Amino acid sequence: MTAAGKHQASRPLGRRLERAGIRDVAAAAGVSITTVSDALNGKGRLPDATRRHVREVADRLGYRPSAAARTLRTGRSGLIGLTVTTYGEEPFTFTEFAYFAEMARAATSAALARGYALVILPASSRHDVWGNVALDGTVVIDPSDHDPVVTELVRQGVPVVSDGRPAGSLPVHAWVDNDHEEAVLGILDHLAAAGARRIGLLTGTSTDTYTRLSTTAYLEWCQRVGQEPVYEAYPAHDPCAGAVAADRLLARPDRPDAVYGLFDPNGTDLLAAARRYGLRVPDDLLLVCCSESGGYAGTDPPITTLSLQPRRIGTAVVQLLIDAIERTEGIGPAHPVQQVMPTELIIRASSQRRPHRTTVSPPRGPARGE
Amino acid sequence: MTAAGKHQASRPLGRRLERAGIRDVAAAAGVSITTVSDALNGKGRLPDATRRHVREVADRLGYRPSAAARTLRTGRSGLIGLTVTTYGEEPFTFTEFAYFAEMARAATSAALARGYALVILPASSRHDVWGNVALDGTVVIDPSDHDPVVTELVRQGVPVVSDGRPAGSLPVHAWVDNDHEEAVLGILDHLAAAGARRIGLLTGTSTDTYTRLSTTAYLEWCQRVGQEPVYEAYPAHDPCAGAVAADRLLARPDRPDAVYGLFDPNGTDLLAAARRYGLRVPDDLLLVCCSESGGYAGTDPPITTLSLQPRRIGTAVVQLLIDAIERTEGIGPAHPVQQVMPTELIIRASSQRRPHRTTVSPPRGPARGE
DNA sequence: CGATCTTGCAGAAACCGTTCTTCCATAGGG
DNA sequence: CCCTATGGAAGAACGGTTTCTGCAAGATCG
Repeated sequence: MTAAGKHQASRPLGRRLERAGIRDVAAAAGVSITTVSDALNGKGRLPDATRRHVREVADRLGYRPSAAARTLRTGRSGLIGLTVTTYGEEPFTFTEFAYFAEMARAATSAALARGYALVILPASSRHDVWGNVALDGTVVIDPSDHDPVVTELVRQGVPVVSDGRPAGSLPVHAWVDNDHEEAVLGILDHLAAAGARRIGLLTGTSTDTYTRLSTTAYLEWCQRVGQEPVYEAYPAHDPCAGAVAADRLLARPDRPDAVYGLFDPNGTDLLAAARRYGLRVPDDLLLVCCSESGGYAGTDPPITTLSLQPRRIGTAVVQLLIDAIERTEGIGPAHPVQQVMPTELIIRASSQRRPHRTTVSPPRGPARGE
Repeated sequence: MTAAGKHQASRPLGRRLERAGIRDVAAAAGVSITTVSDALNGKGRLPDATRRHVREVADRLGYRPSAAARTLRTGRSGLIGLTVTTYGEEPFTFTEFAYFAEMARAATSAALARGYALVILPASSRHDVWGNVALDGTVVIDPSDHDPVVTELVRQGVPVVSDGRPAGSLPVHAWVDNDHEEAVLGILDHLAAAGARRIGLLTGTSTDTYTRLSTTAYLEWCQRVGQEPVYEAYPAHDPCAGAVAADRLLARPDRPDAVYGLFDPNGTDLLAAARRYGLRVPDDLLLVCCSESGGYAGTDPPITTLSLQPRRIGTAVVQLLIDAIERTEGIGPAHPVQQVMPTELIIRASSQRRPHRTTVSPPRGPARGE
C-alpha cells in the first residue's frame, strides 16, 4: 500500500529525542502497538504473561501515555472546571471566602478520588482560556442570573452542576444547595427562644439566591411573629462595608437585641460595633453569623455560627457532576437533579443569655414536656 | 495520489454529528484547512478579506478549535499545576489556609492574565491523575525534602517553580520566598522595643523551611541578645494542638511577656490562653502572629500580624513559571532563579504597650534622635 | 521579455494513543 | 475431515490542529 509505505518511511526522520512513545514500547517489547495499549489499559484479551511483560518494558522505558493524545481520541480529558461568579475583577469572591476554600478543598478531594482533576476558571476569565481547555464538565458556584459562560457550556453539551440553586432558568444538569429558608427560620427561633425581642439582620445588596432566600425568610418570619423588620444591607463583596453596616444597624433608634449576619466577617464586625456602643454580648445583644471560620470559637465571647457545610456540598456537587459525565454521555434527566443539604448551627455563648447552664435531662423517656 | 484519495474517501463515513471541526469551516468557507487555521490564528500571509470571511463562517458555525488537538500538536496545554504538600490525606494544608487561599487566588489571576489556567493537584494525588493531565509547568507550594512528584516532573523536563525555597537539592527552575529570618528578627526587635523582656515562640514540629528558618532565626536572636529561648512546638496541621501549645507556653514557670506565633490561628489561640490566665494584652503580654486573616483587626485587642504577602508571592511564582515555560522551551539557567519578597508587619494594639499614643513628629527634618 | 520575488493559498506530514477491523492458528464439535 | 468458535495479536484508521513545503499567478526589475 502506498499510504502505509509512506507512513512507515516518514517515521524515522520524524522521530525526535523526547520521551518514549507507545511505538517505542511496542518495539522494545516485541509486540504490536495494539497489544501495548491493551496490556496497559487492561482491555483486550491477552495472556497475563504478555500483559506483565509489556508493563515491565513500559516501566523500564519510563513510558507515560500522552494525555493530549488520549483526550483527543477518547474525548475525555479528566478535567473538571470550577467556576466562581465574580464580583469585581478578582477571581474569587471575598465574602464567602472560607466557604469557598473549604468547598474547593472538598471538591478537589472528591474529584481526585474518582480520577479527575479540578481546573479553576473564574466566570470572568478571558474567553480564550475557556476555549483552550477541554473540560468534561463544570462546577459553578453561585451562578448568576443568566451566566453566559454556563449557557454556552450547556449548549455545547458539557455537563454543568451548580452549588446553589440556579437563578432564572439556567439549564444546569443538577444543583446542590442548603435549605436556606429553614436555616434562617431555625436561627430566628433559636434567638427568640434565647429571649430576643427584636431580631435584626445584616444582609447583602446582591441578588444571588443565598442572599435573596435568606432575606425573604427573615421578612416572612417577622411578618409571622409580628415583628417590625430591622435590617441593613450592604455590598457583600466589600470587606469594609460590612463593618459600616454593622455599626449602622446597632446605631439605629430601634436597635435590635439580637442580630443574625449573613456573611462570614459579620461576627467580628458586629462584635466590634457592639463594643463601640458598650453593648455586652450576649447580655445586651445576641449574635449569630453564618461562617465556616473556626475562629469564632475563640472570640470573646465565642460566637454562634451557622455552617453551610461546604465540605459536604463540594463533595456532593462533584459526585453529581461525575455521575452526569459518566452517564454514557447520554442525555441526563430532563429536570435537573436537585439535592438539598442540611446546615449546622454551632451554638456558642453569643446566642445564649444564661451563662452556660448545663441542663441535665431526665434519665429516660421523651423529655418533651415543659 | 493514493494516500490522499484514501484519506478523502474515508472522511464522510467517519463524520459524526457533534461540533463543527476545522474541516467543516474550511468547506463552508470554500478554502483549505490551512487557510482556516492561519486566518483564525493570525499567522499566515492572507489578505484581510479572506481572514474576515473565514472568521465569519467559523463564527456562524459556532466553531471552537479542539483544545486536545491543539495540545497534541503544539505540545502546549495552557495548563499549570498547583501543588500543595499535604499533611494527612486532605489536599491542602489546614494551617496556612488563608495564606494558601490568597496565594492561589493571586496565582489564578496571574495565570489567567497570561492565558493559562490552574489545575489543583495535591502532591498526594493518585499517580494516574498526574499522568492524565498535560501540564506546561507546575507551581509547588512548600515542597518537602525530596518530593517524588517534583523530581519526576523535573526529570521529564516540566518547569517547576516553588513557593518557599526548596529543601534538600530539589532541582526546581525557580523559587520565590520571603526573607523569613529578617521577618522574625524584625518582629523580635519590635517586641523588644515595645518593652518585652522575655519573648516566647509558638512554632511547629514539621521540617518545612518556613518553620525551620523562623525557628533558627529566633534561636539566634535569643543567643545574640542573651535571652533563654522559650518556645513550644506543635504539629501545625492539627488545629487543636495550637490551642494546647499556646496554653502550655503561658503555663510555663518562665512565662514569656511577649509571644510570636508562627501560624495563623495562633493569635486567637494565644488570646484565649492569655484570658484563661488572666493576662491582659498588651499590658501583661505582647502578641504577634503570622497571619493573612483580616479578622485580627477586629479582635479585642486587635492583634499585630505579619503578612507574608501571599498575593505578591502567588503572582511572582506564576510569572516566573510562565517565563520559564515560554523561554523557547530551551533549558533555563543552571541555577534556579530566586526571588525574595518582602513581608509586612501590620502593627496593632497587641504589640504596643503604650495605649495608642499618637506621636506627633516634628515639622521637618529627619526626626531620628531619641 | 525573461528571471526573480512576492503573495495567496493548498497539500500533506506529524502529533500519539485508542479503537475498529482483520487475520491467523488452534481446539473442539459435528 | 470440515467447519466454527475463540484466543491472541497485528495493521490501519481516526481525531483535529498546526506547520512545513510547495505551487501557481501576478508583480518587479534588469
